[in-house]
This record gives sequence, structure tokens and C-alpha cells, in this order.
Amino acid sequence: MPELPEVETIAADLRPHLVNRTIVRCELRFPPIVRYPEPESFVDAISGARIRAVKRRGKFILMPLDSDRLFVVHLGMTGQLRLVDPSTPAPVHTHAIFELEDGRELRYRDPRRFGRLLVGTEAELLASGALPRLGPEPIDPAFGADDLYQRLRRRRASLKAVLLDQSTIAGVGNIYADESLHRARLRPDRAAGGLSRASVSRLHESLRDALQLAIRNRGSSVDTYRDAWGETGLQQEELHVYGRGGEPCLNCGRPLSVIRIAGRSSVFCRRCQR
DNA sequence: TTAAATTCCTGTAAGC
DNA sequence: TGCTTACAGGAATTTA
Repeated sequence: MPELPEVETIAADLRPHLVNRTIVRCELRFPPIVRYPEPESFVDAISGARIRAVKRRGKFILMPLDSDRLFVVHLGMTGQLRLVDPSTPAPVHTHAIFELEDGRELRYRDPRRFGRLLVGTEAELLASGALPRLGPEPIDPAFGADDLYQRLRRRRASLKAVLLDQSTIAGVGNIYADESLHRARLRPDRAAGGLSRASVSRLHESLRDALQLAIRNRGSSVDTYRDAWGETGLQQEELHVYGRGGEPCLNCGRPLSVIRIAGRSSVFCRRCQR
């Protein structure tokens, strides 16, 4: 599942290869993967555009174009963005191919099709709802423990549900929500509001540590995640709880519990996490 | 306003 | 062995 560290890895990998490059041609093999605007307008807006930058915001990859529009990619669950030589056979579920001026191809593949492609001005994308308003970046140095405390205190939903809410904090998904809560020794089903400042401070540090470590390890390849070159990350080897239900807690040895919160499986240790 | 449930979608794996 | 079924989940949408 591409979450903040996985999207950060892909954006950083692509940046030196895409900045100041022009997309000479765009082929949509599965037009509905484009959510804004209509697929024909998307192709018109992308074709001939030069990429000015490659950025990440939450789980979105944002590529400002020289037309002052943004080319936006969200990978959903199984989306893959790869930079390849055009002679590379295109695997099944390749939904879009962007031919670059240097002859290489940027390809979007997504078996489950939960991902999306967008293009438009920022104002247009926000107004249409195609690009949602996102909470702060958890790894931004300006995002402090007190900011997190203020965002959690009013919420009655579970801690896990609030961490997954992109309008509260951007970029956290099921893997790093569970990992952060285990690091912070907090139960995922506790109400987000009512946490002490000390607990929130621990959660703040845990979130940042879990995300930064995963970025250093180039993300977790637990499902179909691959980087821009098709390589797996390393972080899946370092996960303490995600995907380890029933296995021993690495802290205390007690079998890890699995419960469902907000429709997601949540793995935690009943002894270490209170 | 907020939160929980439902929906989309297909590959994988468990179970019979 | 081969088929059926459950499950995985990001986020928009629907319901309460």
C-alpha cells in the first residue's frame, strides 16, 4: 500500500528524471482512471506539457506543469508509476503511458484501479473536489506535538480512525497508523480526544520516527508496492505489528491481537498498548 | 458536524 | 485438483 513513505520514495526517484522534461504524447488505455477533467481534455492538457517539479503532498504526487496546471497522481492501493525504456513490454493493467521527450516512458499501472489521475489548476482541482483538502504533513518540522494535540482533542472517534483521516493528518495509512500506535504504546481503539499531552507527544514522535525510518528504507512492499524502477522496498522487514496478527509482540512476546476499526484491520499488543 | 458503514476493484489465499 | 469465498484497503459516498 503506497502511503507517505512509499509516495515520497517514488517522487524522489522520479524527480531528477522528470523535471524540465516534456511529455510528448499520452496514451490512455483505460480512460476512466482519469477522474478530472474528461479524459479527452486530460490528454490535451498533458500532451506537450513540460514538468516543472515533482512534489509529494500526503499520498498524492503533484507535478506542476509549465501551463500552470498540476498533473496529479494518486496510487490508491495498487498503483505503480514506473519510468521505463519503451521496449519494455507493458504488463496487464497498464492504464496510461506518458512518452517523454528523451524517448523513455512513464507508465501508470493499477490492477485494482483505486488510484486516479488528474490535471488542472490547483484552484480548479480543489473547487471540483478532485483534490481534497489535506491536513498537515506529519514529517514537516513545523508540525509540532501541540498541533497534533489540538487536532485530536475535539475528536470522539478512535485514535486509529483519526490517524487515517487525511484531513486531520496527511499521508498516514493502515501500515504506519498501526506501527506508530505500537511505538507510542497506545491502543488503536482509544478515543482520540482525551489523550494526555504526554501521550500525544509520544504519538507525535512515534509517527515521525516510523515515517522517517520507512523513507530511509524506501517503503514497505507488503502488497504490490514497487518503486519507480520496479524494485521492492526494505521496510516490510522492519514492521513490528502490521501483517503480524497472532505472532508474538517484539517487545513482550504476547500474541498480537487483530480487531477491526473503521473497516480496517488493526494489529496491536494488548499488553504493550494501553 | 462527525463518525461509521458501504462501495468500488481484482489478485491472492484459505477452505471445502 | 479445482472451484468458491473471504479478504486486503484509500477514499468517495451514503447513512445515521
